[in-house]
Amino acid sequence: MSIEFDTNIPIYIQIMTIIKKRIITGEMVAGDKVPSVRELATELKTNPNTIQRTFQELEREGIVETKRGLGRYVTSEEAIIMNIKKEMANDLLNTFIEGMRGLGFNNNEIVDIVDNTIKEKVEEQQEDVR
Amino acid sequence: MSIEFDTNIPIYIQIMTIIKKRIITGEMVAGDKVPSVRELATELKTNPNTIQRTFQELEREGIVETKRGLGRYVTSEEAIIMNIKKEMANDLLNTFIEGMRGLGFNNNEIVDIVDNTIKEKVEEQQEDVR
Amino acid sequence: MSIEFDTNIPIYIQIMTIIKKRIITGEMVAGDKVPSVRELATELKTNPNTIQRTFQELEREGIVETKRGLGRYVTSEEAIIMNIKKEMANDLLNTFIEGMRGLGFNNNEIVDIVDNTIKEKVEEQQEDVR
Amino acid sequence: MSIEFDTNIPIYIQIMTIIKKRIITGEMVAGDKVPSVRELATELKTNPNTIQRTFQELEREGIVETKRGLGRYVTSEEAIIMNIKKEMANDLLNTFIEGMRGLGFNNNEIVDIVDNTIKEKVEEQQEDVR
DNA sequence: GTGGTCTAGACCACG
DNA sequence: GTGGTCTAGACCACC
Repeated sequence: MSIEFDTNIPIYIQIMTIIKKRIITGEMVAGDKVPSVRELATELKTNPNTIQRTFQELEREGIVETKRGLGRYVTSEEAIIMNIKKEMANDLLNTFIEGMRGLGFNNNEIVDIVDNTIKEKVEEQQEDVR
Repeated sequence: MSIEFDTNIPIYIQIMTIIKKRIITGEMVAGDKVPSVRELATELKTNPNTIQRTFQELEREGIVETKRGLGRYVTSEEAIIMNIKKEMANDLLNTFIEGMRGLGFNNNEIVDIVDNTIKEKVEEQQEDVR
Repeated sequence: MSIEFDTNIPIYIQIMTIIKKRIITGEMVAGDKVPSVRELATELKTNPNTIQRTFQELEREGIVETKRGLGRYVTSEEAIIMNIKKEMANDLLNTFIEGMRGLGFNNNEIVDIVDNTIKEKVEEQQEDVR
Repeated sequence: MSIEFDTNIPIYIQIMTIIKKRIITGEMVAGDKVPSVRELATELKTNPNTIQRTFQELEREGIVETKRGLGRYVTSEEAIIMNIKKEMANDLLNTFIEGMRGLGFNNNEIVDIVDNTIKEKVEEQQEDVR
C-alpha cells in the first residue's frame, strides 16, 4: 500500500482513522490481531514510533487492546466498535452544521443545500457512468 | 470583546473567520477600513504578530488590500466578497460529504441523517425557548 | 482455573504471588512438590517460558528448590517460609508509608486515614451482606 | 537538581509525580507557568521527548494546560488541583489494603500493623534527633 | 522562545 | 517476535 499523507494533519491521526475505517467496514472485526508496530511501519513507510503513537491513542479510546508479548487486538467489546461509526459520523455532522450556522444559514437552508448538492453529485456520478 | 480561542486551531485562522463573518453579515462592507494591527491586537488581546499573520493570509485570499501609509481595506471587488460565503459553505459541505462517504454512507443515507439531525436540533431549540 | 491477568504487571510476577499465597495460606507446605512447568503452563494457560521465569525468580528468593530429575519443591527451610508473609507485608507497608510521607502527611494523619478507610470498608462489606 | 530515577518505572511517570508533588505542596499554584520542555529536560538531564511525554499525560489528566507559543500552565481549575492529593493518597491506600487482604490479613490486623509500625517509626525519628 | 510532530535507532522486558 | 521506553536530533507552526 502506498499512501500520501496530508501534511497538515498528524500522521498518527491519519493512521488512526484508517484503522477505524477498516473496522467500520468490517475489514477487521472484534478480536482480530492488528498488524504489529514494525509491520505497519514498514507497510506505511513511517517510523515505528509514529505507529506506536497511533496505537497508544487507539488503546486509550478502547479500540485496541494490548497483550504483552503477543501483539495488539481489536477490542472484543462489540459495543465500542458499534460506536465508532456513530461517533465519527456525529463529529462530521456537528462540525458541518455548526460551521453553516456560523455562516448565517438557518436550518431549512442547510437541508436544502445538502439536498441539492447531493443531487448534483448523483448526476455527476451518472455522467461518469454513461 | 473578550474571546477565548480554541487551543487546537491557530488563532490567526480563528481571527480570519471572525473577520470573514463580519463581512458576510454585512457588518463590514467593501471598501471599509479594517482595524489596524495594533488596534485589533489590543481588542482581541493577542500578540500583534498573530494579527499580522491574519491579514497576510486575508490579503493572499484577496479579501483585504493594503494601501501603504493609509491602512488596510476590505477589497472593493464585490465579486470576491460575494464568493466568500459560497466558498466557506462549499468547503464545509465537501469535508462533510467526503467524510461520510469514507464512512460508507451513500447519498440517501447522508441526506436522511442531515434531515433528521436538523429536525432534532430544531426541537431542542424550541424546548430551550419554552 | 481460569484467571485473567492484569495487563500492566508481568504475568510471571502475578504467578509468583499466587504461589506465595498458596504457601502463606498453608495450601502448600515446606517440602511439597510444586507443579511442573508444563503442568502449570496448561493450568494457567500461559506460555511455559513464563512459568520458567516464575520459578527462576522464586528460586532466587529461596522459596523453591530444584532437584535435578525429580522436580521442584517448596524449600524445606521453614525459616524462609515464615518470612515470606512478613516480608510481603513489610514491602506493602513501606511503599505505602513512604508514599504518604511524600504527599506531606504526618504520622497521625496516616494512622487516621487508614483507620477511617478501614472502617468505611467494613461498613461497605456489611451492606453487601445484608 | 540531580535526581536518579528508579530504572523500573518509566521516567516520564516519575517526573509526573514530581510535578504533582510540587503542586500539592504549594510549591506551584494554579495558573503558574510550568518550566518549558527544553528547560526541564536540561534541568533533569533527560531527553526533551521524555518531558514532552510527561506533559502530554499531565495535560490529559487536566493538570496542566497548553497555550500555544506561550508555554504550559498549571490548570486554573482549582477543583482539579484539590483532587490530586486525594487521588494519590487513595491510590496508595488501595494498593496497600488490597495487598494486605491478599496476604490474608483482616481489617483489625491491618490497622494494628499500621499503628505499630508508625509508632516504631516515631521512636526511630526521636532517636535520630537525640 | 514555545510546543507538536516525526525520523532514526537503541535497549529492555515479556511471552 | 512483540510492545514500552528512551535518546538524539530535526523541522514546523505558533506567538
